Amino acid sequence: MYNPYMALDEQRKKAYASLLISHSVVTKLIDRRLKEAGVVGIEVYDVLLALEEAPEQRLRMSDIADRIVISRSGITRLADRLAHEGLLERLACPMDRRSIYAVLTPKGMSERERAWPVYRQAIQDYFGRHMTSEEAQVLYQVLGRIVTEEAETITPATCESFKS
Amino acid sequence: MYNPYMALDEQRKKAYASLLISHSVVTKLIDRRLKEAGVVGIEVYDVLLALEEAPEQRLRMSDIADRIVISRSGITRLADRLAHEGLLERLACPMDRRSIYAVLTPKGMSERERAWPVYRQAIQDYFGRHMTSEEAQVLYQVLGRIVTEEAETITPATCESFKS
DNA sequence: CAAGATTGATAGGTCAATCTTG
DNA sequence: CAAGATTGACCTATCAATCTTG
Repeated sequence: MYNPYMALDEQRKKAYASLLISHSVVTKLIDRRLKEAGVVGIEVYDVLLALEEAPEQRLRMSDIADRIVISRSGITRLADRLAHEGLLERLACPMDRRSIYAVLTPKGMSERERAWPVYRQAIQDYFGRHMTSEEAQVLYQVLGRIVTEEAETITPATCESFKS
Repeated sequence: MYNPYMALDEQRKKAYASLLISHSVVTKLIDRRLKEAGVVGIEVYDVLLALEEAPEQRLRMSDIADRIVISRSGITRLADRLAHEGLLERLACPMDRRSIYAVLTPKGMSERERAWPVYRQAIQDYFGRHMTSEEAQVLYQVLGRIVTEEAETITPATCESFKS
């Protein structure tokens, strides 16, 4: 039974509090391990993966921003850094000359591949191992539902990107 | 069935991805509404609440840092701002003169109380309404378990603070 | 020396304004 | 004018170094 119009109850309040703090703890621990292993961090990984999965390994700046839930200026500066590190390249879009494509480079792809075993193990150690398969299923259903139903309030594309 | 030593499977990977993105979306939406209503943001709210719930409405700087999962220098600068806004006051600790107490002011308490109705409604609208009571229960159990079992890896006190 | 708090340098993010193109 | 990207001004968090106290 959902409670769309009811007041927030104690159970949902505790669920919300646990979302905030568990996110903080888990991402800090995972980022620490990625750093120790000398591979890219969570945020960069997400960008590289999004590009790798996209057709022709390229996405418009705005589409990346929607995916990782960052501002337009934020993705400009993040792309600056990644381009400077040789992980992606900017490419003019011939269809709409206002848009700029970010294209994954071979180095970008190999860096993502190098990071994945470390990242996968960290997700398992700090997150996955604490839950049953059924619990994982519930988390994905509920939190995924929130994204698909609320993300369009921020930007229409966020919902789309989550599905991939 | 937990999978402590197994490799990360697809289900848990999707659960993790949904944690990252739902946290981003939900906190951005809630913070936007708090800002529009002219009340304190999520981070500040958490500090004020922690102080209000503490004995004599005071906590040492480090204890606040552990609670909200922020660095030591971070809490120093956050406390600077809150003190400047009159929401808390610094007070020397007579027992251990290395420590500094942050004490909640009457204005700090009233600002938290003024923010709560807005915050509560936002949590319900962007988070609570999307789940059943049973799902909320599972979220709290799983994510809370992660915090109590992993937080001590960061700092012993984080686990403690989560229970309140 | 270790713990608690602070500070300087730095990294990374947002908002508002601007430029270019549709 | 609206959309995409960028830039400048600004805000906030972290790390390393420092200071004080146990």
